Amino acid sequence: MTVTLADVAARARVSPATVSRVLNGNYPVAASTRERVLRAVDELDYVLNGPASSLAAATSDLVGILVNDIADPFFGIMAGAAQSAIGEGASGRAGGEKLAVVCNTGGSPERELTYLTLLQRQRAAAVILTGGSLEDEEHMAAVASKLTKLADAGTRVVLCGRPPVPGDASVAALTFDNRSGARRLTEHLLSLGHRRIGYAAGPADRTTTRHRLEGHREAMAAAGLADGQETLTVHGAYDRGAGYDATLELLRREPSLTAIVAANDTVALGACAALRDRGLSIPGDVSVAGFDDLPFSVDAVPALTTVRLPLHEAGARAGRLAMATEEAPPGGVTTIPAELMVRDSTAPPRS
Amino acid sequence: MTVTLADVAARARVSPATVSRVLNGNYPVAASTRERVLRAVDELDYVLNGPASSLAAATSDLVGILVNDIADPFFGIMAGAAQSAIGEGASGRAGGEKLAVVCNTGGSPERELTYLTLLQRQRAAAVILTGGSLEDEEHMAAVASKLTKLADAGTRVVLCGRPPVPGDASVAALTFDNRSGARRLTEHLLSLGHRRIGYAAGPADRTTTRHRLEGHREAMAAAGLADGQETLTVHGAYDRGAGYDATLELLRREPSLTAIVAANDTVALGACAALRDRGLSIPGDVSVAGFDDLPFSVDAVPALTTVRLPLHEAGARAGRLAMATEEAPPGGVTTIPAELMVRDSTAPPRS
DNA sequence: TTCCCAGTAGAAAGCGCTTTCTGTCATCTC
DNA sequence: GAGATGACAGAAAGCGCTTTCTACTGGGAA
Repeated sequence: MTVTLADVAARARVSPATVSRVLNGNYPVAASTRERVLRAVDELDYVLNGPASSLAAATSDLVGILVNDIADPFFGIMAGAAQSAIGEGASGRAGGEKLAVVCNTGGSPERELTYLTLLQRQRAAAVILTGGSLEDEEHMAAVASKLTKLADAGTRVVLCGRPPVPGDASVAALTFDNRSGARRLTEHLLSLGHRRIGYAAGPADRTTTRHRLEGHREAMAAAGLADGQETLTVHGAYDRGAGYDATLELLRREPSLTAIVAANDTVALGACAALRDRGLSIPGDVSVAGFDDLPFSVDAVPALTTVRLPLHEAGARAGRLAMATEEAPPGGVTTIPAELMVRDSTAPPRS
Repeated sequence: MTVTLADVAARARVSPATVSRVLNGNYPVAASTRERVLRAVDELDYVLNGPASSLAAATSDLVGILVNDIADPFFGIMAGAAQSAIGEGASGRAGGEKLAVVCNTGGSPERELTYLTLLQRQRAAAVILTGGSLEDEEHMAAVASKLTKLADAGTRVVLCGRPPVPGDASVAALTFDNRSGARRLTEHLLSLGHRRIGYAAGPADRTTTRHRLEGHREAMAAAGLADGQETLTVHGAYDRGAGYDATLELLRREPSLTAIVAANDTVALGACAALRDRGLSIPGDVSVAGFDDLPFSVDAVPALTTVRLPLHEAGARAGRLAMATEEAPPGGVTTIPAELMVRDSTAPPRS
């Protein structure tokens, strides 16, 4: 029924070993023999049996990329860049044909662990975890232990936009400078003269949420505005609906708000919608700022002031680290800077 | 070094066969024995060797989801929904723990084929191809033949938002009614009184592009406006930059344009940006319409008139078809209707 | 009591590949 | 021209699992 290596060998009048060597290209095979084998492969329409090959060689060509929400371009951009980097890296080296796949955890810790186990089962060549992590003691420990096991088993582990695993240097980490990006964003607002600034935060138990919020509060505190921050912060999901609701709530709590900082651009879009529905102009009545600088942010009306994260670059780099095309820096942790993008959605408050 | 089934068997004082049976749960094992085995698995921290298991069982739990552009929410939403459906379907049935992964082709035909081969190598349980296909005779034939082989080898193949493979009923297909959606969108514009309508189309060689364009032209022709359509159509990529450029070009060709229909919402956003930069108001001077109704479309200013495609539902359904949780209709092809969403970016032309 | 069968567990034969260890020539070297 | 040296090719031993076939229980039916 299905064609096997042996069939190809028989047809090419060589041993299975030779066919394997031609296919893997890591052993000298005479040109004429090689050609004969290749012809047989073609004629029989042979396709290598991946599991068998992985079993015998004790390695696989799977690379897993875990994302929290595949429908969110934030992750899509990183994942796409990583996948490209991995696809390109493959062409060079022999046997480098990797199958880079992205796994969507949907933000669920169980699914994150499930995927990690499944990848461990498959003896994945590498695993890339993108985006913030859930800040749950137990879950973090479980993930850390899983990652250590993966690394021990020879799987390269790369974190992209995720805080490093404390004390595990075998895991390369690229982390975004969320805190200082957020701080500079809020400083920008403060320098414009805003004092009553609402914060539409992400889910309370995520590292990204916390880091951005901390950056914001640092800036506020430095301006002597540490008080009442709890009141001016509303948590929600990383989506537009959450931004809409949070804005309404913030407005209820503090009607004299002059600016709203959102957890990310998508949330900011929801905030803008809510403000408009309330009849408030942006930035005339209320300034709005986002985070990430996703492609649509520049097209928002008014164009969104935000913090740019080099998602594409980070993803590509993570891909190269996963392929071992690029060396991780000593210590394994690289901090990726964030850049403030001032656009039209922020302006001095109406005096 | 690594723990194997045999180690677990030894520790639990049973045969490897029994351990396998406990793990796969498809054979009666006494409760006490099962528990003993499970304990041993836990104590030894055993992880099944996927390749070995796939080899022996001649099946794998990999499900591949191919997308053209993972950074585009159009694909992200479908892929996410499919992945969820597959993850959920898994919990019920025994041995249903599937590894749903998404593969990003980046629109490249070679990579599409490469991924298909890689999935074939892995003896994937199912493959879902999403989005339009490249309209290249040779490539389509290559893909069709590959899909037939996959299906023959027992891999379930599902097309989602992609035209069916002619003459292959083993491949289930969910196709979007792009043509009639596009037709109704243009009819809407015509009914508002527009006559000079520009079309910012997608890449010329994609099925989606062609179907939408055909729907548009049908409507134009029905209104007696078949002439000059070539001039009023500009092709480009499915991104905002293309929409921007296409709009500028359309304006150059036909300065008295009163409406622009874009290949999708992202392109429409670019079109809006170009119009604004030109000092034209939307919909006052020029109406703009998109396609897909991605989440951000409702937040565009003005809110985008577009055609809604039930991406989430389609993805979920594709996932269920891939899991064989849902039966494909006889013939294998399901057409998914598109719904016109009239919002604020279209209005009667200035008289 | 004897026989049979349901309920469990084990033995062992692969699944299709990779790779180490052995050759076997043909080509040099002196 | 003999021995040494490469350059290739083959034999065969697994890789770690699944699954068929066989074997052993004990309890009910006869």
